[in-house]
Amino acid sequence: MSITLTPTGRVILGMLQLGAKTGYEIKQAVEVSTRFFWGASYGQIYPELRRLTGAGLLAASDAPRGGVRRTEYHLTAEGERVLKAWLSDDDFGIFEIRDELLLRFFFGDAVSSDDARAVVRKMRERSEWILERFRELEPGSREGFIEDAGERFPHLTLQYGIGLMEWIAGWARETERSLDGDGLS
Amino acid sequence: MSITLTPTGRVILGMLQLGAKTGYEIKQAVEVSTRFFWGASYGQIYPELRRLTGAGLLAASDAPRGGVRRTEYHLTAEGERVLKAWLSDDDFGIFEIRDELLLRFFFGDAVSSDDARAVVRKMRERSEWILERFRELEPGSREGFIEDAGERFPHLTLQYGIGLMEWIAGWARETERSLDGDGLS
DNA sequence: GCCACCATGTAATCGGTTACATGATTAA
DNA sequence: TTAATCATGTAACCGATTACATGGTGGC
Repeated sequence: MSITLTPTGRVILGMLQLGAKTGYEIKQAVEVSTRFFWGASYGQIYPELRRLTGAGLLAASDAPRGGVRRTEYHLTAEGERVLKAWLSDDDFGIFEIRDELLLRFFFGDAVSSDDARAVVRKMRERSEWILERFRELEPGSREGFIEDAGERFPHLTLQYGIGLMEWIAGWARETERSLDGDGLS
Repeated sequence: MSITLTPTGRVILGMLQLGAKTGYEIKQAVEVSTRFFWGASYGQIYPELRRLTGAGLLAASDAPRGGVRRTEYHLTAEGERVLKAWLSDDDFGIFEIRDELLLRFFFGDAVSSDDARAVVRKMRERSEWILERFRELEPGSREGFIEDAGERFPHLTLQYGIGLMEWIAGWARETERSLDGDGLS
C-alpha cells in the first residue's frame, strides 16, 4: 500500500521534517550533514519535490521573498505517515561503499612497495581531510544544524563519523609503518 | 594521453592481473573479495571486456571447455601500463558511501526511543552479518584467493574490513546501551 | 532426470551527476 | 559594480542493476 520512497525522496522528507522548507534549503542541509553518506543534487531534488507533491506526501505554497520566486514545501499527514513508516522499517536498506583507494590497496601486490605505501598515505590524508570538515561542523551540531533546537541524532551521527574516520586514520598510520622498508616488491 | 579507465574497467584489469581469465571468473573473484567496496555486474563486465579489447588494453582468445563457449582475456602491454598508471595515480578517486540505516539514525529524533534503538540494533546486526561473511573468506585469503599464491594485499584488505566492521559493531553496542531507557521521545 | 554450476550475453530501466541557464537580492 | 548568495530548473549523459534468455557440463 504505502508508496515506496525513492532514495532522494527519503532525505527530502527527513529534511522537511527537520525544518527545511525549500529545495535550496534541503540541498544546503544535505551538504552540511548527510552528504558523506547520503547525497542529493538539484537535478534530483526539484523534480522529486514535484513528484512527491503530486503523490500527496507534500504540500507546496508560493512564498516569494521580494522578487525572488520561492516555493515552500511541508509534509502532509500522509507524508508524515510515510516518513515514519520508512524510519521504522524492518530491513537494512541500501548499504553501498565505493572506495577507489581501497581497491588500489587491494591490488597493491602489482606495484612497488613505495606505490602501495603511497595509497595508504592517501587513505590517511583523506580521513584527515574529512575529519577537518567534520570538526568544522561540530560546534553547530549541538544546537541543531537547521536553526531548530533539540536535535540529538544529527549530533550523534557526527560523532559516529568522527569515530569512524579516526579509526581509519589510525589503521592507515599503523599500516604505513608496517609497510615501511619491508623489502617486498 | 592514457585512456581513463571506467569504474568497472578498473576492477577488470586488476582481476585479470591477479589471474582471472574469463568474465565469469572476474565476477566470481569480485563476489569473494571486493564486492563490499567495489561491485561489478555481468551487465557491465561483458560489454566492458569487449570495449577494453577494442581499445587495445586486453587480448581475447577462444578457449572452449568441451562444448562450452568460453573466452579468455589477458592484459596487453598497454593494458598493464594503464593498470600500473592507475594504481600509482595521485588523487583520491571515487569515495562514496550510501548508508540507509545511518540516514535513518540521523533522523532518529522524529521517532520513538524504541524505534531509534532498533535502527542501531540493525546497524550492529548488519556489521555482524558482514563479519561472518569476512570470516568465511579468511582461511583462503592467506593463500591467495584466486589459486595464485603470494597475494598479500587482498589479505590485508580483508583485515581492514574486519577491523572496520568490528569498530562499527562496537559503536552500535555502546550506542544501544546509551540509548537504553533514557526517557527521550 | 534434475539441479547446481559454468558461461555469455542483452534490453529496460533507474538513479544520479554535470553542465548549463535564468534571474533576483544583498553586502562590499 | 560586482561578487556572493538565494532560488529554481532542465537536458545530456553515465554507470549500474535487474530481469531475462540461452545453452553446455557434471554429479546425484
